[in-house]
Amino acid sequence: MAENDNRPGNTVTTTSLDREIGIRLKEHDARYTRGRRLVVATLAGSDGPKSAAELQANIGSSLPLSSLYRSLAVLGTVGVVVPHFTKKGVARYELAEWLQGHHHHLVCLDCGAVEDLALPQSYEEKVRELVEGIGSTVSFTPVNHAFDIEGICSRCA
Amino acid sequence: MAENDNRPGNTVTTTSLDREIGIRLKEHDARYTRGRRLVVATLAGSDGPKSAAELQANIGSSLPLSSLYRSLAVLGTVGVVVPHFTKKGVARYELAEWLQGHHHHLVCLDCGAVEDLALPQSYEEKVRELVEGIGSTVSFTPVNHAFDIEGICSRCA
DNA sequence: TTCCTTGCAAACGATTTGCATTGGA
DNA sequence: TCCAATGCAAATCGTTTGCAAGGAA
Repeated sequence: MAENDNRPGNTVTTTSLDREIGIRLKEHDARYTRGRRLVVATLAGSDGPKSAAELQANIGSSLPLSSLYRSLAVLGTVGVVVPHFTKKGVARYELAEWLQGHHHHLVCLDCGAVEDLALPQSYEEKVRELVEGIGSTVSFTPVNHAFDIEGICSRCA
Repeated sequence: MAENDNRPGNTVTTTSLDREIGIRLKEHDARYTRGRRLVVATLAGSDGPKSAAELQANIGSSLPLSSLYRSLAVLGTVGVVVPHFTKKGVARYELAEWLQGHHHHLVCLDCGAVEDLALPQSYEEKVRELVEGIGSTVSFTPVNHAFDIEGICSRCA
């Protein structure tokens, strides 16, 4: 859980990750508390965005849901965590790109699970070109792109 | 599945749209009732996915929320309407691709509004290539791709 | 007449919040 | 010390559902 990963393209090790997050929180007069550390550690060890319920399942009842949500809220406004809304009524959270690296998602239409997907550099480049090209044709300022692929995961196939 | 779609840009006229939808509903032993017509007509006149509340605002209180949700549910299982979940706690609905044509979305990070975006043929081709290329590298069966661009809309800029 | 639909109100589930208590810098 | 953070319980909010009445084939 509190493990890190060294996938190419991924950025920060857990230790330096904690340091960075601590700094970020301090900048916002917020503390890096036990609950928040638990949330961050769990997210860092995940292979995709996790819902509040899933996080609590991993963490255990030592962290009440209300606290969990509050941790996610703070980490969100501080820019450490980003929410995703892939299925009705359930938000899923993951570490922001500056901590996790840029990636996309495989969203299972059946069970709703979401898995991270890192594109090869060459693909990523094409995606970026597309977004820029599009942005220049409309009165809209692109910030992110969410190139999610929906389908059926191996478990549900 | 009642196929159809005459490609570039938008597809079916409102009248033939109603006909197609009527058929589709009949195939599922469902009726094309007043409420369902109101929902379809409103969606057909929209420039992007709309939430239940937004739909009711356009339709008026002559259609209670519970009925509206039930209409959306039926139209959904029948394949006429597709839900999107872009913002916490609010689902947005739009007509399925076989009725509306394939397109993408501009999602405003500020106000949550979603606008349809049709890509030029050439772009669309590239996106399709990307998805196929990716699908062949993972144990996952792609069905759709959601190439949404998040940013700031002109009103919120 | 037979079912599908609708309305209303109550029920639900995910998320949020008030308030008193705890804890960290 | 002092204010942010936490826990619990109650409150919200979008959405769903039970049930009796309405409507189309």
